[in-house]
Amino acid sequence: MSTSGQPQFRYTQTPSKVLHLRNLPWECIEEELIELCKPFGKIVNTKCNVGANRNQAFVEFADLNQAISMVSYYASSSEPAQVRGKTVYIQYSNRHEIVNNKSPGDVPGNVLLVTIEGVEVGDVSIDVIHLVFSAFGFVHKIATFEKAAGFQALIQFSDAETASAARNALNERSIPRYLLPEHVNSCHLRISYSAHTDLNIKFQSHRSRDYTNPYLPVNPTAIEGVVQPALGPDGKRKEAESNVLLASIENMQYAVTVDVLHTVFSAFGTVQKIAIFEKNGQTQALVQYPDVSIAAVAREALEGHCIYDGGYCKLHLSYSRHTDLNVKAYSDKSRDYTIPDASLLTSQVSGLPGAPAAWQNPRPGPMYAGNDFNTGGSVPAQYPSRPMAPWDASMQAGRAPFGSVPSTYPGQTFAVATSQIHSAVSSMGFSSGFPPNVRPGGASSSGQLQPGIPPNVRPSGGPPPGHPTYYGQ
DNA sequence: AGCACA
Repeated sequence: MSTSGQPQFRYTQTPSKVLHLRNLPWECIEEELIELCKPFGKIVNTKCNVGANRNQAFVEFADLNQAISMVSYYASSSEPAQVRGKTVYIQYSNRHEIVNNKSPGDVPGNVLLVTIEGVEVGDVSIDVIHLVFSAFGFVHKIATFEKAAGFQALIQFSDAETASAARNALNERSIPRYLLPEHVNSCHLRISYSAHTDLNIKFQSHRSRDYTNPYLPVNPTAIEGVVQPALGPDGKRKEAESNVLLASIENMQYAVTVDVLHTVFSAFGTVQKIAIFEKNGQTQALVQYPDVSIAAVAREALEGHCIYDGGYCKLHLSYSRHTDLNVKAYSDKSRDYTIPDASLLTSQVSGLPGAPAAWQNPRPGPMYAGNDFNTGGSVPAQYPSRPMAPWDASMQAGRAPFGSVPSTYPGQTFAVATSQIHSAVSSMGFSSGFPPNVRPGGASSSGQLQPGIPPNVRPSGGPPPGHPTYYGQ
């Protein structure tokens, strides 16, 4: 407690590994800091563009003596330290380390990752999202999807500045109630930056939108009249047929690999793609055929059957909403057999002509094959929850939303959020070499085989010892 | 030209 408070500036400073640099050009980048400082020692951290004018920086040396040598050098040098011709003033920082709490999601970019908490999918339409975020600038693209963290949207702006404005205004706020269905009473927005810079939207749909291209086709599956999932008499969703089957694997005592599934499902026709993932602790797989009829046959034949003897790895099949999977060509959890030599490919390849994928990884390069939209994501579901002021819609007043586009599109997208596939996978604890033992065939009791179906599906030899062939369901 | 709020 001093009577006059802290002095504004300290003229005698205790040395620190961290140096405070002032009067930098605001354009100064980390590389320039490093160029300036590295003759004096090893730089372990930097922080530039600090302060209201973004003209200050911090540099942390590995060793205190290195910092001292730099300060001493310029204290007696006739040539001042300079960056871009500007004299830079160097002093010891009053802290002893640079704290960089920037998580990847805090690194600004032009694409926001928005997690909408407390809502069901469908409660917040893409048009509402568009409306809300258009208050800050032209929204180029939106892609929505479901993940463990909840309902999420990627929102692409022109630049990081616009995205930041939107984030700063909307993060931790709520979408105004009047834009939401009545039963929704909370709608928290958690916003971070995505690492993506350009989303690849393939269709206009209720899940994805490209406002830069109003001529983008509406998801063709919508034309077939598949609109909202209809409810059957039992109240369960009545599924539309699809060329892609969703297989849930029950009682998974043995590993179910891509190869195993391929063998099993190939009995009915060409398998184009497979993706294995986990959902709610259960292993599931998507299996893509070229057309619905094959999928229908496979579904009928395999439903309720077990891959292995003894009731292990029982299959439950339904039709997926997807029509074309967007999967890694070759990984332990997915395979794209439509790619000539998938084993040589590491990067994901977009759909064949006429085999549309709704949207896919915009990021080329080998880093992530079939990358997902999780990158900037990892949206901290563990953020402490705190009360959130509703977002004030009046902030939009006087500002016309940018880029209106037809606000509704019929039908639904079958966009494959590859993230659901690629990030949801977790390793299975089993590595059984047991071959699959599924006996495709419609009538389980009779063991009657369907025409053209091999009598038994054994990719790698006979049944495991002690495991008699099991046809049960 | 004077200490970081992401």
